[in-house]
Amino acid sequence: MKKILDLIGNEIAQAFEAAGYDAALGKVTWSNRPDLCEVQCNGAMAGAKLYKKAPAMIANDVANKLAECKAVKDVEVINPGFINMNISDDFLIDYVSKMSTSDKFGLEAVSSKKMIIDYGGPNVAKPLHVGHLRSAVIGQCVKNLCRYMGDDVTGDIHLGDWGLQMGLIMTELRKRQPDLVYFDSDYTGDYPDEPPFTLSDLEEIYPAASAKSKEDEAYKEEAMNDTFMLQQGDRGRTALWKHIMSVSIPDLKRNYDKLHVSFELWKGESDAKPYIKDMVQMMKDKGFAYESEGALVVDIKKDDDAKEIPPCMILKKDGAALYTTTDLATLLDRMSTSAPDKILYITDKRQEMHFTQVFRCAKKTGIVKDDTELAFLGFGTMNGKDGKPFKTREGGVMRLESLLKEINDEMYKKITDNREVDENEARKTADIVALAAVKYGDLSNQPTKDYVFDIDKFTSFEGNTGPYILYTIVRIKSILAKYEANGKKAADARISVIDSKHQKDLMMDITKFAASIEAAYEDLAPYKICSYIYDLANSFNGFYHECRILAEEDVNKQESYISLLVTCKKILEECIKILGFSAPERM
RNA sequence: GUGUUCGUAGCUCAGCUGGAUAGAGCAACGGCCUUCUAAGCCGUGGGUCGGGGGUUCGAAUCCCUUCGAGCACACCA
Repeated sequence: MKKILDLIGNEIAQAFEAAGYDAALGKVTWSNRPDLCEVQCNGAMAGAKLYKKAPAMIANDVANKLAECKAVKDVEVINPGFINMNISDDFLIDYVSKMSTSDKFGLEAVSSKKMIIDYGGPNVAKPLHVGHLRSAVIGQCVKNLCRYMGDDVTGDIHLGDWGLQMGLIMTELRKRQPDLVYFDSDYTGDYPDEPPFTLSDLEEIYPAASAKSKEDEAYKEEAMNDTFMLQQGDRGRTALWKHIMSVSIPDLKRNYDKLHVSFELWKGESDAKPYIKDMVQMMKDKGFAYESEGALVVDIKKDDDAKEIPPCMILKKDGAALYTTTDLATLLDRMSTSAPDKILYITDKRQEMHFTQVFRCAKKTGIVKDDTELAFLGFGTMNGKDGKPFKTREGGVMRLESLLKEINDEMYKKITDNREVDENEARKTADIVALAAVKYGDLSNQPTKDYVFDIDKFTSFEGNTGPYILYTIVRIKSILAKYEANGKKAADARISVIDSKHQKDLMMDITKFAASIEAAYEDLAPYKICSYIYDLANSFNGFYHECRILAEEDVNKQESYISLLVTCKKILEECIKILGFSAPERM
């Protein structure tokens, strides 16, 4: 289905043409002065120079041709040359009614890219912290959105399972349990099935090791050596590594499940391992890679760079692989196994330089074909109310689990406050609303910007928040349920009349669905979906307060209202589904 | 230092392919529940769009300049 502004625009364009002007001037936008009109066309002013004519004259010529136009009414020319119009009721009724029965509300989902989205990046053996929240939430939403638009998308968690942190854990473990067979290079038997540590051991070991390595140079060297040996395929360390993975991954899955975030691929940096050797050789053979200060690098400068881009480092002087190395090898893996049209990375924006290097190097060395798009969506930091990166009250890194629990409890309190609610249902509802609060709180901000994670704000339920959206949906559900309780079917209701400004406003907002989703898709900007449904929810609530829906005696009017509620509810639900959360039955 | 992102109401943010009176939410103040969930709705106050120049009939939006903040700049990931 064509978008409503395009349909109206076509008519206006024809009028421009009929009046002897360029049809391209007939672009129509939603009015920025809703007190004056519903839609406007500024083409006459743009055409003034072209035709050396007063804009108002052009506007009047066009307006005269619009008398017969079925889409608009109340055409008015205002100085210096605005053409102000209202949408005619029948046209709008017809449009909304078609929308409500169309797949995806008339959205033309025509994209069909084969995509991989990389939006995880947690390190194994480390609990998820708030820093992982953004990539998970934004990534899941972008994935949903791309799929909605027709893309064939695979999400990859891309675990950090191969770097220095693995060596650190092993070093620390050896200090604590020097007798473990994994560290005995003469050992040739099978290794135990049971890991020599539990999840909580791991969660304590890593930070301890990390802290020591920062103070103790020798300790760090040891960890680097363990890392190197693991990467060289040392038997004992590989066995240990498998234990770390088997303990860590189920915990990660559990945490992501709670967030309703999922991945199709659970690959990690280690999966790139088999590609590294040949890749490095290829880079050397083809003359891309050369030695610089002992390390192996590839130049990726371009002439038009505004600043110096450091060369891309492939191997450290000790021969060990780096973040960059595994990312490049991962690209090789992805290209050979699925040959996608686009690979999108969603990470902290501080990594932008790194990805610039990886992308350039991948293109230059032919790892990635020219027509494969490599994209980076960097997000800002989640700050506390003080404007500094989000921390616990004690100043430590906030675990994702703790954060969610805090919000959950707060939400439970609100739900049970001044209300009699069944304990079980209150818990369930708190879960749903809390998740919506967190996700919406994040997604309603532009991803590239830092934002303030304000628990009080998110749990206050007012304004542009997830709970407000959910509340609106719940209200609609409640009305529809009551309507159906009288034996009528809401789905059968048809719209046939418009009898108030609020109703028309709601209808106009409904028609904006496709344009909003498309805009969000093009810019990879979930916040555009948020602001759309916030507007829609506002329109609904305005309408709700003005019209007695269930008490309406005129059947045509009531059916029109009900039909709008059904569509409005479906759109809201569809949008929050893309955002990655859902609505409860009651709140 | 170089690059980059940004500076809009007391606070958190929209608006930026130039258009009419710069918008929301929170906070403040004032109304609205015998009527479909008041976690709601309606209204009031609050701004030299960091400063200064320029382009234009018209600039928060484009260009230059200046001040201020965040972030990144090869052997961590």
